[in-house]
Amino acid sequence: MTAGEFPVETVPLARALIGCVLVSDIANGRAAGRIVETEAYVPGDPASHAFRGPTGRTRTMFGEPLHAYVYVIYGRYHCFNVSSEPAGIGAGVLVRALEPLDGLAFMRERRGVDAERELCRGPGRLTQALALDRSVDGWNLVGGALVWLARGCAPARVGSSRRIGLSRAASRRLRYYERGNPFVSGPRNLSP
DNA sequence: AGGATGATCGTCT
DNA sequence: GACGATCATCCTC
Repeated sequence: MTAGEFPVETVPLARALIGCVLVSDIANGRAAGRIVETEAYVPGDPASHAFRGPTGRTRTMFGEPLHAYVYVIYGRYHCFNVSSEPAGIGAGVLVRALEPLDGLAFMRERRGVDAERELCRGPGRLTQALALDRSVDGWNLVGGALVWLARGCAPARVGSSRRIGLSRAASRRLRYYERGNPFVSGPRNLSP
């Protein structure tokens, strides 16, 4: 896919990414999954890492759109985001769940579990399954050599809800997911 | 099916 | 020093 096929604005991008395929060719083998759940972290958002301006960790949120922003959470997991908005504006889209498509053997090896549903359901799980870590931060995701976004099949219906795990700005409905897809994460009560 | 808990450390104040 | 855009595990219903 080309950069021009994606919206630059955060919320439209969060919706457009549903159904796209995320491919990782790094580490010891290719793994890929179809994005089924995202969250938007918009400009001026108190829940966004970019809220208080750029820091060493968050500088890629303020860079060009469609680049990877990867950070460590709780000292043990990674979360993968796609930067959004023009350079200078800090925003991004968190990828929360994938439907596994390719390289399931690699995913099982990296995750240490067998159940297909547990491979990429959750932001910390999918980064483990696709071997995405801090070294991926800043990479261009359109036309990238090792990690990139590809065309997928469009979602049937996209639902929205509050974002998960937040203490600030928790009431805003900036989470998007493919309705009825069993690989979507999160409590049922957030999927009306 | 759903709630509580502890692990664990990079990042920022 | 405090705090997480989480996960696995251990409970109770």
